[in-house]
Amino acid sequence: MKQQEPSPRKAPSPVPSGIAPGLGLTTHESVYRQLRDRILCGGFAPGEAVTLRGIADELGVSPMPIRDAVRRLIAERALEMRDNRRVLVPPMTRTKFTQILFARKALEPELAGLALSRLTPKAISKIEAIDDGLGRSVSAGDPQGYMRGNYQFHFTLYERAAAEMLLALVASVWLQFGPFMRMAYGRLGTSDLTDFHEVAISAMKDRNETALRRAITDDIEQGMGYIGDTVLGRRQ
Amino acid sequence: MKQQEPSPRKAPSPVPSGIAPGLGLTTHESVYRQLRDRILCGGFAPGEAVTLRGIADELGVSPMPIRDAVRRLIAERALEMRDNRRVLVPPMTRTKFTQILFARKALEPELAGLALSRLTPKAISKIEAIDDGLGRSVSAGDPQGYMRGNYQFHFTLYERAAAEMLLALVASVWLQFGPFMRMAYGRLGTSDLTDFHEVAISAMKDRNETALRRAITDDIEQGMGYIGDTVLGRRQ
DNA sequence: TCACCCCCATTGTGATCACAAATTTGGCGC
DNA sequence: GCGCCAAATTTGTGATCACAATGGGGGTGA
Repeated sequence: MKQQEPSPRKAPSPVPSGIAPGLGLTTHESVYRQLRDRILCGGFAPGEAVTLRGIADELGVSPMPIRDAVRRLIAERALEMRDNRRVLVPPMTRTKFTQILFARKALEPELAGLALSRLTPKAISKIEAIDDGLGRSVSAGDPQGYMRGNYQFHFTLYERAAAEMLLALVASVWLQFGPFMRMAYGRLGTSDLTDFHEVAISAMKDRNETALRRAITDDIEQGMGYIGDTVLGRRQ
Repeated sequence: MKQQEPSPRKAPSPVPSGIAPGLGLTTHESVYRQLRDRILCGGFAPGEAVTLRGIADELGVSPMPIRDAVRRLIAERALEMRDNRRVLVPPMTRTKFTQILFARKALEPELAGLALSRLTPKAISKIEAIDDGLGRSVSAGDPQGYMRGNYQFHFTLYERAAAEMLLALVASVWLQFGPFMRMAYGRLGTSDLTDFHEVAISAMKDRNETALRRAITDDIEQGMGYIGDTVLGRRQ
């Protein structure tokens, strides 16, 4: 999956498909997806430094495609470059948290609403299956699996909206709170609150747009509540 | 130290408004700002091809910093890379237009509302001065000046919100409809509709948040109406 | 006249090197 | 020991080159 030799060159399949690194994908695209996935699943700690040569050695490629991927993630605000040109995973602040919460509530219910009329029963089943797997990840104590499942739950729905531009905005927002979800993971199992994912699935089956938007909003507020309490302290 | 030369470089060519290249800035940062400014002011036509070496020759630098700047603009959706790896200024579509309108109405009034309590009288005067210059640009038949002024009017206000993350989302949205504003420019002078910029300035002076949000919303709807009619046709 | 195909210029990708700024480290003087 | 300065390392930036894929242009054949 990693070519570190200058000689072996091949990219026979021009068709990009799948996350499989180096199968019709450019190197920087493959690197980008790996880093992005890692950020979304809590694989980086907030404040952690990211260096081009460090990632390059780790993934076994030259620094150049890393440079492309990191620059893209910086533009998406998934990473941050300080004035000293050091790259790091951005820390959370209270005001940034407030903005993320607002943006999510402003955009995600709309995406869900747009998606509803395009949701096939098959797609709903897929989302339901993802949610089942999500529950298993919680039981198994698998934070990364939980985060990936939660992401898939929301974005499998949102992608049906056929609103690529709004989807990109929301993806950027998720990248910005990804590293903090992990820190809130511990509270998930103990909660006896409503599972708004199931409420949302019911609303999908009922084709009830109002209820779906409500469930997504509630899920956002509950989830961000976990993160806000855990990361920023319940008061302060 | 800019570039030591393996070949003679010529004078920095057409930079319409003063973004001086190289004032403690990296080359790619300078290139990024020039390209960004050009996109926001209608300096590129939708569908126009953008090549690394083409821009590099035009700006008199090597392709490398161009590559960085273009990749950043692609991530911000100001430019688009097709599957064939060709880079171009994205064309508008009806569904993209709808998403842009929604995102603007969802985010910009909030930024204006957040900014209001931080607006000093001096800042209001500055915004008023920008609006005056905007009127002069219309009278003088200066599309670029109008677009730059319009951008400054909105973002001078929004920047006061101290909500950097929301500001970045909105900036990305503006970059996506920038190339189309120019095509709608011709209709501006002839209109006898309400000038919502002036309504907004009055609301700022009155410290009336509701009125300000309303004025921004109205301005968005009116302005995007121009663009939508012009670019997409009044029907279809 | 038109369709097809081959050749070549163009384009983005990735590797490697040189360089300057920032950081870290080591050691010297007090 | 402690603080401070200089050497060494690390890091992003920019240039240059090689390469493969794409696209355009021109020529050939029916």
